[in-house]
Amino acid sequence: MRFATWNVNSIKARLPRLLDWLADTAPDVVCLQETKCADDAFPTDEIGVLGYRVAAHGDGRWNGVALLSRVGLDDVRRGFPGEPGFPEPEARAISGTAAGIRFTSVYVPNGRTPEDPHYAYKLTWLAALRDALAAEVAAGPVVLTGDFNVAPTDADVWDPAGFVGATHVTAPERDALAAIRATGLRDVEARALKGDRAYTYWDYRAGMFHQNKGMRIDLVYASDPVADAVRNAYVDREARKGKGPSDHAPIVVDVDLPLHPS
DNA sequence: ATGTCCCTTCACAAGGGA
Repeated sequence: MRFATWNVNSIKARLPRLLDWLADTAPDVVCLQETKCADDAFPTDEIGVLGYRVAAHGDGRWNGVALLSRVGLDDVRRGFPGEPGFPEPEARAISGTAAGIRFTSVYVPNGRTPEDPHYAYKLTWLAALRDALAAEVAAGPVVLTGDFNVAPTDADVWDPAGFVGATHVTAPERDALAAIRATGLRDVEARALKGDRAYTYWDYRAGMFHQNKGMRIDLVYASDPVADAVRNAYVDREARKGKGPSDHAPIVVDVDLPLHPS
């Protein structure tokens, strides 16, 4: 089976590209982030034509996550137990079971700057996510994926020296990711299709993509039954090219696991 | 370290967020 994650930076703005990409890539399950779309405005029908069931969790203006699956989609849960808010809970996590795997699509708070209250929120949110995931990992195969807004190592940013003092690279953020992995999840590192750095995000500004000045902040965390079955994982940088891309590229993962659609 | 994009509104320009 093939699954993918993609921060689309507005599902409305990205819909034509998303539909083309779904047809070309044919993933069985897709975790989306930054849909920026209220649930009643979500393009469920357009995506459904391609054979996908859709579960969306949106605020409208900001955030927003969704799951697409053409191999069943059960036990959908929006948010997670104990999820903190800013101050109210936001649309940053959605879970569902497909092909026997518990998928969670996350859009982790950005943090803005280490001094900003949003940064403390980010750390609290990641700690609560860890607690929620610990129970999931014990229960069965898990994939936790999305935009984590954290670069796990200095090798995951184009200019580590330039990021000193910025969010996405601080020790507490990286520790929070390590704590999530310690529940029994492994970082499935996607390979780059070009060059040796598998970045997943490049700022729109200043020609960053063309200079490959990016960051690896979209991650795939999988528990052993899934991680052991990974045959291929790549960052689809082709989707970052051309007119009207998201600032993030999708990650595509192929696993040798049976599809048992429900 | 800001050359873009996307969203929204006391809306057709400007501000917020990333």
